[in-house]
Amino acid sequence: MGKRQVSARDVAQLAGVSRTAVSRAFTPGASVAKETRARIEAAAEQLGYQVNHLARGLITANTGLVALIAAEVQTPYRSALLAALTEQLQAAGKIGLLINTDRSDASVAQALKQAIAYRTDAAIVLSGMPDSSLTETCLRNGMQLVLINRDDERAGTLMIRVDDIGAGRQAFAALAAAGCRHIALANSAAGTASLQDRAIGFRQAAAEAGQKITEAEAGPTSYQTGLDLGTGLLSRKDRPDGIFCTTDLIACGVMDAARTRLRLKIPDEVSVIGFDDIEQAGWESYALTTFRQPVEDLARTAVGSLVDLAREHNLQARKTLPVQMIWRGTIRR
Amino acid sequence: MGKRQVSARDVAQLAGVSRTAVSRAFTPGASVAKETRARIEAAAEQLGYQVNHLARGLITANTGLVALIAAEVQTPYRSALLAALTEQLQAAGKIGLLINTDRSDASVAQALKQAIAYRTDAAIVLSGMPDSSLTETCLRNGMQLVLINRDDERAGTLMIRVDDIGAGRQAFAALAAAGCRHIALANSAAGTASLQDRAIGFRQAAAEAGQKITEAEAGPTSYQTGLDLGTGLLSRKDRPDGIFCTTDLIACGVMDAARTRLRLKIPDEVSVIGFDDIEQAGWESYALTTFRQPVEDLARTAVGSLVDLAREHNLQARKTLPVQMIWRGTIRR
DNA sequence: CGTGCATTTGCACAGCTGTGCAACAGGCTG
DNA sequence: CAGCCTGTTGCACAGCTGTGCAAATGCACG
Repeated sequence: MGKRQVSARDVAQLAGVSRTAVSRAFTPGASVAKETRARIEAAAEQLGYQVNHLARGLITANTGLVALIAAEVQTPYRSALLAALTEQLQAAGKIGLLINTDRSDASVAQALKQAIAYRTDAAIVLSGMPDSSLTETCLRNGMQLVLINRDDERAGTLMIRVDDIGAGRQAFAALAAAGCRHIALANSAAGTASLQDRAIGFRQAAAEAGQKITEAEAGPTSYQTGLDLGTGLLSRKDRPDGIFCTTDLIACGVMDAARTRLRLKIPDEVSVIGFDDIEQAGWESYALTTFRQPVEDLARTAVGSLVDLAREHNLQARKTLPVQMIWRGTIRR
Repeated sequence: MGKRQVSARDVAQLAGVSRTAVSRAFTPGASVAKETRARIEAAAEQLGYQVNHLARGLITANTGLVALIAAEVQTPYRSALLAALTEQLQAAGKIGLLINTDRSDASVAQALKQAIAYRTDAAIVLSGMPDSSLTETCLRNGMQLVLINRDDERAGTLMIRVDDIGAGRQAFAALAAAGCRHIALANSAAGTASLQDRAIGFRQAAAEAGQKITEAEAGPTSYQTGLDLGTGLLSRKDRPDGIFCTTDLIACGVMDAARTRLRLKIPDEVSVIGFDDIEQAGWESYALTTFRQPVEDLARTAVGSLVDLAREHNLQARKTLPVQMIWRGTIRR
């Protein structure tokens, strides 16, 4: 902004009223006469005036800004969640500051400091884990914090999770019910709590059924990891006939390893289950059976908690949303 | 932000200096004694102080904010571009305000007004087309405007395009060189300038070669549109044996229609070319031959123009970036 | 020691907005 | 007509920061 903006003072001059009248005309609930209001609105329209939210944010209890802290924003699940979050924020009269991080906790800390610098009303953390002292600084200064699918809870924050353990259990049960005899887990080595819980649930169900499973773990949550894991698992002598992949990207990679590299038929020779229900899971080349991340509910819950006046700020809260199994063509029924 | 923030005044008190010394310690190029600086930094660290960028933005020529105005943020190409843009912005010390629009010009106008309200240094428009009076208001007030792959130019803005016409021409040439005799164009009805230019280039090359082409146009730029168009085109008596799809999503849909619905072999019976080089184009189930949107160059050019001090603000500028053809397995060579 | 120059420091003001409060105007009722 | 109540209005102040400028300080040199 290289030049001086149109300000309320200019509008006041053109409309022949005080600067305070202009302010009141743009402040919900403030008192201003109808005729005065009309003159002010006409002047503002003519000059292209918009209230300066920076200045307003200096005075009032909120800036309208919400930091969205995320890594890998271009992956299908993450971008769908960001789309849903920004829609919900805008519907609530807020606007998202997108801070792209590299997954490290230090990167998240830097992002939170930026949020503080802009006095954002809240921060929604989709990647990484801020340390306690920093979250305490945020809370002490009135910023609301929402953590989506993060490792640990932090006092005063809302943590939203999905039922990863339940999904892992269901995945095992579905593969067992489909008659799979050699069941495997293909997981990323990223080690996030969500991935771990999916694996935990899967292992629990297998142990309860008295069945041994094969586990393979490597790389990030990507398609390439799935190619590698799928090639490795399906080249074994004791080749699995049922595989739960902890993300859809991994599952698509496993499927491509099975079909294009090893000429296996899905689900005839090997069943595959994924997790996320990204758009590509529904494409006919994959028709992947998976669990749907409740993206819309995650966004609604996160943003809803920010505008819910009844919420007690210093109260730690946790919400776990259910996931829904989406049956398609990669598993026998 | 419900409570009073730590401010420079608190830091000054703890460090035993004036508030102005604190300000200077955080202003690049300002003069402050080494020992004073150390005391200020220690106090700031202890109190968790971050400069208030809102207040700073009220005083200085810039807020550090850049509006990113986009629709369909969850699609592969758009999300990749947003990821690249946010990275470049952060490297340049700026931060993106993500405004999710619905593609309509009215929605973009509303987004730009929000950008004005936050006195953003710039706006990068990825979807929709703002009207002239509004862009003039922005420019008059010092905001920089960058339009990426938009329809029309606007005085004082930078327009960045890619060589869509060249790509369309190359697509036809590649299909002709592959021996395709019945060549078709599968396009979205969205009608954006980029889509139109790809079609224009394709038609030009066909006309020059004296070859008639078949055109099918429908729906948004989605996978489902590709399924529908592919099913329609490939069910005809005069079935095409080479199809240029104006986006990769359409191409993936056309490929799935060909293989899973009509049992055609690619590229033996029908060649397919897409546009964008989304991640899924490289997946082994598709191995799509396509043109790569230079996402990193788009982002670098856009953000570079914002920080390029030599650029003349009132000068209309246009940059066209080349696209690179990516050969994979959907066309014979 | 005095002078000149560079560095440092704090005061006062400005940027733009919202708000508390006093003064005023208008309408209604006793 | 006077008093009361409601709505309207503008003043003065505050929020937090950067900056111009004058005063103070420190250092080097003759």
